[in-house]
Amino acid sequence: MQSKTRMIGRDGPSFIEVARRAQIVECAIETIASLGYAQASLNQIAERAGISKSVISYHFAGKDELIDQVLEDVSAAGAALMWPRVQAEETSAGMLRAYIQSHMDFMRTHPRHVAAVSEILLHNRTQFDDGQATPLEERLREGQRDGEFRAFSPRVMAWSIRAALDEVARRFVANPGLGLDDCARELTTLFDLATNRSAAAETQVAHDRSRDCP
Amino acid sequence: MQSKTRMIGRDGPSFIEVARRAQIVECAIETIASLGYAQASLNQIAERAGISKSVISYHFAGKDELIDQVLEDVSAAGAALMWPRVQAEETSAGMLRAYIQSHMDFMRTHPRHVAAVSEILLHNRTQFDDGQATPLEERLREGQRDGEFRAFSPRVMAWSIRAALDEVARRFVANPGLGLDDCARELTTLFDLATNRSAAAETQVAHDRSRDCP
Amino acid sequence: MQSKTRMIGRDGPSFIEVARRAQIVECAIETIASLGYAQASLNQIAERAGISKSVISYHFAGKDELIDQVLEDVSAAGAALMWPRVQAEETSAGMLRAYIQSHMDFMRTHPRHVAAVSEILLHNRTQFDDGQATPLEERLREGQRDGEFRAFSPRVMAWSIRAALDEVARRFVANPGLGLDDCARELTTLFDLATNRSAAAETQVAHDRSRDCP
Amino acid sequence: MQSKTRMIGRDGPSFIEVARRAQIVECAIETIASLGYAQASLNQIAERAGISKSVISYHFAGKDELIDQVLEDVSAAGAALMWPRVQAEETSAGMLRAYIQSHMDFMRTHPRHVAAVSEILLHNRTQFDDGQATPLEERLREGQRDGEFRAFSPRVMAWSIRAALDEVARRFVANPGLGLDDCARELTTLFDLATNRSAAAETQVAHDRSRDCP
DNA sequence: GATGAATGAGTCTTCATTCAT
DNA sequence: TATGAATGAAGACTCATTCAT
Repeated sequence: MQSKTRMIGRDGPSFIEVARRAQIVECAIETIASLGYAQASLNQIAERAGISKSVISYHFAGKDELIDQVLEDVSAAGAALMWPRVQAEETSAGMLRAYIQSHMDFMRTHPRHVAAVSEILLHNRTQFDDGQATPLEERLREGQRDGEFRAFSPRVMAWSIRAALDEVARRFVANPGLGLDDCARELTTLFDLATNRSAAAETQVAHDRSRDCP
Repeated sequence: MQSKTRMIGRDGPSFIEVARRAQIVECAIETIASLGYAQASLNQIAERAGISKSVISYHFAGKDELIDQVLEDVSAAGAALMWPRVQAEETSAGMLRAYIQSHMDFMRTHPRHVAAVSEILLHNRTQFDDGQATPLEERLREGQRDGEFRAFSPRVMAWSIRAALDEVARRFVANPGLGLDDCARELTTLFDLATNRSAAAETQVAHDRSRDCP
Repeated sequence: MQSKTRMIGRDGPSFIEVARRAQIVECAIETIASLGYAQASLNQIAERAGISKSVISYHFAGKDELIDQVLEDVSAAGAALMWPRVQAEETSAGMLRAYIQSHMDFMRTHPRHVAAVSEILLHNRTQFDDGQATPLEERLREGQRDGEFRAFSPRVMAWSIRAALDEVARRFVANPGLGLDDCARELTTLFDLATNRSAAAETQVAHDRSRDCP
Repeated sequence: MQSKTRMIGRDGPSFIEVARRAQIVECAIETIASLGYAQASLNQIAERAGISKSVISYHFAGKDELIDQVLEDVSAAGAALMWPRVQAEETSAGMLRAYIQSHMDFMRTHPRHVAAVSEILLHNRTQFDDGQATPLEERLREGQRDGEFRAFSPRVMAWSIRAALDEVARRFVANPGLGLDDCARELTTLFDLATNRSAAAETQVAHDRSRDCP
C-alpha cells in the first residue's frame, strides 16, 4: 500500500496485505538465495512471484524496506527456533553446541532463508558495528567468566563461528546434497575443541614439549 | 576479443600490453577495495587509472576477464608469499599455523588486494566448485594421514579456516585499526586446537566424563 | 465514466455525491498549494482527504476532471467575490481598481485557492484560448469606449494585469509575510497610471518634448 | 562525457563535445517551449534530437545540469543582447524602454528560448529568493534616486514587468502570429506611464479631483 | 458507494559494451 | 594503441488508472 497513513484505525493490515507481503518476502529470499544479492532485482523477485514489479512497490516503500523485512522475518524465525534450545542448556559448552546445532537445523528447514540473510549481511556491511558485541559473543564471554572456556578473544571466536555457519549455509544452498548432520557434528566438535579449557591445557603441554625438544 | 588475435603473433603480448594490463588490474583492485564491488564500475576504475574507459575494453575482453585477472594475480601473489612458508614447515600443525600466519601477513602487506578478492568472491559466488579440493584441504588431509591431525572432515575444516580468514580480512578493511597480530594468534590457536590429535583425545575424555555423571 | 450514468437518473447527483466531490476538490486545492502541481499526486490528495485513492477515481472521471473542477470552483468563488464589487463601481478606473483590490482580497482570504489555480494554469498552459476575450479584457475595452481609458491594447493590458496578479499570488504563497495591502496599492496605482487618459496625455507631452530637444 | 575529471590538460572540451551539448540544449529548449516543462522528459528531448536518451546522460551529469545549462545559455545570450542596449541609454526611462524593447527583440529572434526559460523559472520556484534584488529592480531603484521615476515599490514593479514579458513570451510561442512589435509598444508605454514622475503627478491630481466630487 | 489491490506506462539514472577515428 | 562518443539494457521508483469485491 502506497500511503503511509496506513489506517490508524483498529484493524491494522488486512489479511491479504499480510499474505502478499509474506509472499513477496519469500520470493525475495528465494531469489537472493538463488541468484545472489547483486542479481536479485525487483524484476527478478516479481517474476518469481508471478506478479508485476510494481506490486512490490505497492506493498513496500522500496527495496530497502523489503530487504529489511527479509532480515527481520528470518532473524525472528531463527531466533525463535534457536534461543530456546540454547537457553535450555546448562553449560556454556552445551550452549555453544546447541547454538551451532540449532543453527544447522534451522538451515535444514530454511536453507534459502539462511543463505539469503547471509548474502544480505555480507553486502550491507555498512553497519559493521565492530563496536557492539553480538549475543553470541556475550555468551562466549560468559563461558569464560564461568571458567568453562579457555582464554580467547570472544570477538574473533564469534566471527569465526558465524563465518563458518554462513559458509556452510551458502554451500548448502548451492549443493543441497550436502550432509548437514555431518557438518553440524564437524562444527560442534571444531568449536568445542577450540573453546574448552582442558583441550587448551593439554595442547599447551604439547606445544611446550614441542618447543623443548625440536 | 582482440587480444586473441594479438596472441597469434610470434612474440606474445608486447611489453606495453603487459604493463597496461597490470596497471589496470592494480587500479581495479584499488577501486574495488575502496568502493566495494558494486560501486566499482569500469568508469570508476578507469578514472583512478587516469585512462579512458575504453582502454579497459581494449585490453580485456570484458569486465569479467578483468575481474578474473584480479583474482588470478592476487591469488598468485598470495600463493607466492604463503606456500614457501607453509612448505618450509615440517609438521602439519606447523604448516597450518604458517598458512594462517602468512595469510595474515599477506593481509597486512596487501590489505586492499585481499579486500578486493574478498569482495569479488562474495559477489561472484556462482562457481562454487564443491567438487574439487583446495590445496588447503589437501594439506589438512595429509596431516590426517600422517596421524598428526585428529579425524575431521578436511572439507568442512578448510571451509571454516577460509571463512574465518576472509571474515578477518573484511573486518580489517572496514577497520584498519584491527590488531592483525592478535587475530593471527587467536586463529592459529583456534585451529590448532581444532585439529590436533591430543586436544581431541583429551576433550573426548572430558565429554565421556560429562556423559557419565550429568 | 460512471458519473454520467448516474446523472441520467431523475434527481441528479445525490447530496453525498456533491459533498464528496467538494471535499475532494478542497483537498486537491490544499495539496496543490502546499506541494506544487508536480508533487500533487492523487495519492497525496487522497491522503490529505483521509480517503482512499480510488474514491477520487470514483467521483471523478480522472485527474483531469478533478483539476478542471478545481479551476471551476475557484473561479466561481473568485468571481462571486469580485464581480459584485467591480460592478458596484461607476467609473472604469474604479472598476479596474476594484478588480485588482478584490483580487488581492480574495488572495488574502483564500491564499491556497489562488495558489492552486496559479499552479494549475502554469502547468496546463495547453489551452491558450487566445481567440476569446476574458471578462477583464472586455471591461478594459469598455473603459476605452467610454473615453475614460487611453488607447491601448486591451488584450495586452489584460495579460499584464493578470500576470502581475498571478505573480503576486505566487510570491504570497511562497512568502506569506508579503504585505498584500502594499502590493494592492502598488498595482492599483500602476495600472491606474497605465490606463488612464490624462496621465497618458501628460506623458505624451513629455515624450514629445524629449524628442524635440534631445 | 561521464567522467568528471574532464581533462585537466590543456584542451578543454572537444569541438564535437561542445556541439553535442549545444545541440542537446537547443532540443531541450525546443521541447520545453513546445510541451511545457512538466512534459519535457529526457525521452522527449532525445527524440527531438534524434539521439538516444543516454546520450544526454553522457554529455550532462543529469537532467538538472541540462536545465541549468539551458538557463545559463539563454540568460547569457539574452544579457548579451539586452544590457548593451540598456546601458546605452542615458535616462532611466530610456533604459526601461530599452529593457522591454530589447527583451521583445530577443523574443522575436529566440521565442522558444524565452518561453523555455520562463517555464523553467516558473517550475523551479524553489529559489524564489525574495531577499535578493534583480538587476532590473536595481535599475528601477536607481531611476527613483535620480528623481526620474515616481515613488513606487521597485520590487513589485520589477515583478510586474517580468511577469508581463514572460506572459507575452508564452503567448508568442503558443501563437507565433502574435504581433511582437505591437506588444513591445504596448508594454513600453504601459510601464513608461506606470513609472514616470509627471504622469503620476497628473494622475494624482485627477485622483484628488475625483475624490473631491464623486 | 467505497476501497484495497494490482498494473503498465513512464521517470531518471547507471553501466558495460561497441565503434569510428 | 588509444579514446571520445554513443548506445541499449536494466536498475529503482512514481503514478494514474482499472477492477473485483
